[in-house]
Amino acid sequence: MPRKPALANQTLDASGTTRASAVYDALRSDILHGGFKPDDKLKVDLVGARYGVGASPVREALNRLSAEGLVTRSDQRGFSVAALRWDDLATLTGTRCQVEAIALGESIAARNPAWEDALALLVHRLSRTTRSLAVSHYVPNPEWEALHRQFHGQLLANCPSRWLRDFCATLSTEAYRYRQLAASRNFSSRNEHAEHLALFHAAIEGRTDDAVQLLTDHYRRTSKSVSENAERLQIHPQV
Amino acid sequence: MPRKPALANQTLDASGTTRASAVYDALRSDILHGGFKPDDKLKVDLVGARYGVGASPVREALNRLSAEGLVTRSDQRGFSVAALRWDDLATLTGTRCQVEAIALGESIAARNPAWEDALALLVHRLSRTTRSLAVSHYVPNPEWEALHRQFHGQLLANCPSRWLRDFCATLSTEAYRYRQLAASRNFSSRNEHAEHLALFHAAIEGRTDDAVQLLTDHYRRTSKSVSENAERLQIHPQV
DNA sequence: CGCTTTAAAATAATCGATAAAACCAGTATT
DNA sequence: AATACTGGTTTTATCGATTATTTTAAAGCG
Repeated sequence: MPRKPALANQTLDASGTTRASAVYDALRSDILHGGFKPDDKLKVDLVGARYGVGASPVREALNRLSAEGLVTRSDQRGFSVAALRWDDLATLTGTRCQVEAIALGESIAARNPAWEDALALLVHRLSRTTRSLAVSHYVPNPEWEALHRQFHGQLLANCPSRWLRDFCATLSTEAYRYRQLAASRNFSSRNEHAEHLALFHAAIEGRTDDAVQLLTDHYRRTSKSVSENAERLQIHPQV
Repeated sequence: MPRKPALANQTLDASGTTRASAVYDALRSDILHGGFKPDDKLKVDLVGARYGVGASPVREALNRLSAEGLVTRSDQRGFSVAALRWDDLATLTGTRCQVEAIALGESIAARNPAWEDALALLVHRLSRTTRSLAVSHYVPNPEWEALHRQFHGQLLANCPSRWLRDFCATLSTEAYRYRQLAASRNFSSRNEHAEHLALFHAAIEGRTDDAVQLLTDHYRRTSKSVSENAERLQIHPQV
């Protein structure tokens, strides 16, 4: 079907994959990075027009995303971006701490040189990458975001349970949405890199309890900062 | 579009919902109950013929199921029923015990009369329902299966984290597939109802540690029995 | 023979058109 | 004033046909 798409607004990287998958990726990224906001209606033909494809691939992508929780589907009433409720953030963070504590423990228990090397590499790169593209105010640096995500993913990568790993990834995505929504000033009031570094050392030295403590502190601190920020910005998406 | 379906083999309950959702339900149930076996290819038009619908609803259902893990999707190569590997069962059971321990703890911590009543009702019904429809050999009783699932679901229903609840449900579905595959003789060598009863009492009396212990024992025992059974039946689906 | 290359068939993905719900405003009814 | 109806419009869900891609089979060739 690739009759060389009439690519609309966004350019789809449809090479090597199907249109449905390309739309899935694009849509996911747009939801995560603000191209679509929580509660936005996702009308099939508008989305299709945006990416230059027909209804079928869009519907397939939306169906995947809805099973994943990023999109809400209501029979006969279409799709919309999943809502975010601030009073859920505390619960989400709690769950994340509990579950990642298990996953991190098992990951550390199974540690090996390859894993430690990968972790070290990521910490190093993270130290060389600036969090914000501007100095005076916060402009998210996509490269830092990617490394940060990889670092936390790698921490758990050795956990033998793929279910646990996948679940942590899901929770992480969810948490990312909250951060995006409230991210702005008051960044860098913290020395985040020091936290990552300490966590890294505890992990590769097999100090499981320390690592878990550092990780959960890290998450709780971020969560607190995000919700304070949300308050200051007067974002109250619980409609 | 409802031009009064030409309902093929199975009758779809398409009333009040869309065809895609009806196919989703039917397919899910067929996968869970053996109508489709692990690794079976799911050709879109065959599935469509089976349920008497076109390709679009089938694809949408398959896309949902693939995001959920019950179905495998490979771009340009279609769909198939997700494989089951016996060497994963131990990991799955372990994860389930760890995660449900948390969920059960929180559920018990938030206990209230309505929850206890619902639990009591289910235990009662379970006691009145026979596990097998035949006495001499094992013939699964759908009613018992449904009550059993509801009982375990209700145990966790008070857990405030919907993520945790959903994750437990996913793991439970996965575990069910293994049980189905290996279920057969040597049933009732255990007094399962006694286990449920003890768990119930510990739960409503707020004895969290006891309840968690009983629950994890319950799961581990079942897992052990299932894998022994699989060995005896010489099922080795890791291909 | 074993390894490409080519042709034909099967399967997957997508589009465009159409039927059926849901939505919406304006009007009528209690 | 609130509720219920009504006709037109938008949006959703679905089909049938079309276009790609993968797979299979056959043929060519060293």
